[in-house]
Amino acid sequence: MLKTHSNGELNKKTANTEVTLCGWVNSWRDHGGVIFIDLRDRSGVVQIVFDPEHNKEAHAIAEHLRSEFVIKAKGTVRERPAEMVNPNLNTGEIEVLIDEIDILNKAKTPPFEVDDNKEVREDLRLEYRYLDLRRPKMQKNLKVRHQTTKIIRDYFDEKDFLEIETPILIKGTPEGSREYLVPARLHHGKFYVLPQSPQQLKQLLMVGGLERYFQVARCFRDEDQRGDRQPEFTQFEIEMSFVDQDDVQNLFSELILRIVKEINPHKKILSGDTVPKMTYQDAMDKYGSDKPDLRFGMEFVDITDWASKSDFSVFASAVKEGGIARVFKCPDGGSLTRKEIDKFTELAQQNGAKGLAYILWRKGEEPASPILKFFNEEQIKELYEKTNFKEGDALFFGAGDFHTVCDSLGAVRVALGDHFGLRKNEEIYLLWITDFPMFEKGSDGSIGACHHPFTRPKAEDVDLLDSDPLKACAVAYDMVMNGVELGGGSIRIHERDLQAKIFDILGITKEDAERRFGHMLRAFEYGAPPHGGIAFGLDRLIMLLCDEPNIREVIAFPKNQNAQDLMLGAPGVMPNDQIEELGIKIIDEE
RNA sequence: GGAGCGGUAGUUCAGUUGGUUAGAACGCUGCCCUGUCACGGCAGAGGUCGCGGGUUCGAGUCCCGUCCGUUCCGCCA
Repeated sequence: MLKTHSNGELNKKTANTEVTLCGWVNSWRDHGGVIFIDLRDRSGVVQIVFDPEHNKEAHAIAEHLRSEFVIKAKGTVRERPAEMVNPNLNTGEIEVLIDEIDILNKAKTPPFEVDDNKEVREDLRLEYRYLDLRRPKMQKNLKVRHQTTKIIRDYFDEKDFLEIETPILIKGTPEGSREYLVPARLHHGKFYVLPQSPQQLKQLLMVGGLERYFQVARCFRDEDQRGDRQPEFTQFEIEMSFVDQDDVQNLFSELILRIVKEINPHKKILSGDTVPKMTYQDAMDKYGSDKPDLRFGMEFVDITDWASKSDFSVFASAVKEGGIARVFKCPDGGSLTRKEIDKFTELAQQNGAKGLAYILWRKGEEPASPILKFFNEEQIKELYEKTNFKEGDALFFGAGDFHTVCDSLGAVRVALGDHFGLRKNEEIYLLWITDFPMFEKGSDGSIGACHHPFTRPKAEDVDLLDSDPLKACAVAYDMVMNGVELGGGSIRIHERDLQAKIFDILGITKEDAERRFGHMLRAFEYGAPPHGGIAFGLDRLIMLLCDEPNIREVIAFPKNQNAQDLMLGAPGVMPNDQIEELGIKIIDEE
């Protein structure tokens, strides 16, 4: 090793020790005589001192140091006098007086300063990611990522799981998200695809008798990017045989609580030491979302009956057409300005609502609203009782078809949570959402799988598969943290005939099912055990643990919104002969 | 595919109603400074105002087009 110590290990106890340090010049302060350098390595920053009266040669070299030069410096740790201690620095009680210095490498002036406190355009950070990664925050995030992954691996090892790698080059099963294709050189015209998830392979491991599988698995989806979505991402996932959903949930409740407590010990877990459960229907009814943020209240109240009896045609007709009406109380909402209400109205409209009805009860005034005139005294009294409406509060209404009301009021609720500072980073609310529907109706009227086509229907709902499949619930579950879906899973189908029936309901013909999923159907014919599993997004979890606004901050080399790696310049043009070898012709270049 | 916001010095930004030589901070270069840690002082360099076209006596500013970045919607079983 070129160095004897890391910067971060130095403290009062190592005073008077001779040390050799290596690192980057974080900043330097030349006082004409003495020169101070803040030397940075992964462990932190330490002040090193060049004193011409102590060592003239070393001082002379230090005069030529610049930002980001890589140096090796040998010297003696010494305690700082009390008045020179820097409380802002972990190593602020000591400094190192240098005898010898080597410049290991010079550095051009970087395109941006390596400093947590300086905002830099993200595409520039990504182009020079190796410089960006020198920032302490990035290093901290990647350390959290490592620690979390280690907890995960240790945990599953304790629980007798085997980590098994599944292949990256697999076969496409066009359904769900768009897949990345890899042309097959040995089979012109054919393609491998990169897995969106190891779903089918891990189920086949269960058929293979492995019983308990886990993997920290890379997954690929060729879809447009978002702050919490990357073309390649990591999920940690398991599959288990001979279990019910409680087994899977308990396993992950314990794991996630362990991770949160270890990585974010200062955060308050509002949901307690067991992760509470809520059905999908309850979550939609009460919060208008299948991933509700329960760090705050504002629970919805159903007023469908009440609205149907009113003279307010917007409400009454919505109910008459088979819709619902919901209201929720926003404590302190009476203080909202007209402009703020307009903002929330716009949000409701973006989510499909025609408008946003409200009643404001400003402090010291009477409740006011454009819609109050449509209701008689008795109706108003009933409403206030139902919602426990008090001076200073606001009520927000939604009426229309179920999903529109859920989406629009749900969005307004979350925005109000933000507005009133109720979504605190320091608080964590974990929650299981259970009993998802098996199927959902697409915009084109077709039936699709809510989770995926291998999800098991609840035993009591199997009859519904024939009569009214859209009413059938699945043994499927998501874990939600602070309004973010961390991951989800299900108990799977292990019977060939039931699986074939689900394909049929999904509109997949026998021939299609054989072509795309024949391997699954066949495997189920040879003694497939009952099994189930779950998969969590690692990047998303780390993002929450690090209080970052997007997952690129917790990925070493992420892609930008156009799925490009700005540092590598990927995707790139390939030489013609290499393309020809694949039997491919480019017909439309960018 | 659609919508919003943005693109001015290396970086982060300001730039009024269209009007003289486009500014600030940080960074960078040189000089001075022996206790700073956001060191300080003096001096200096650094600009195709994303690109193309248009309106105008005159465009960073207005209009059209285009490229890039970013956020959201669609999409993500």
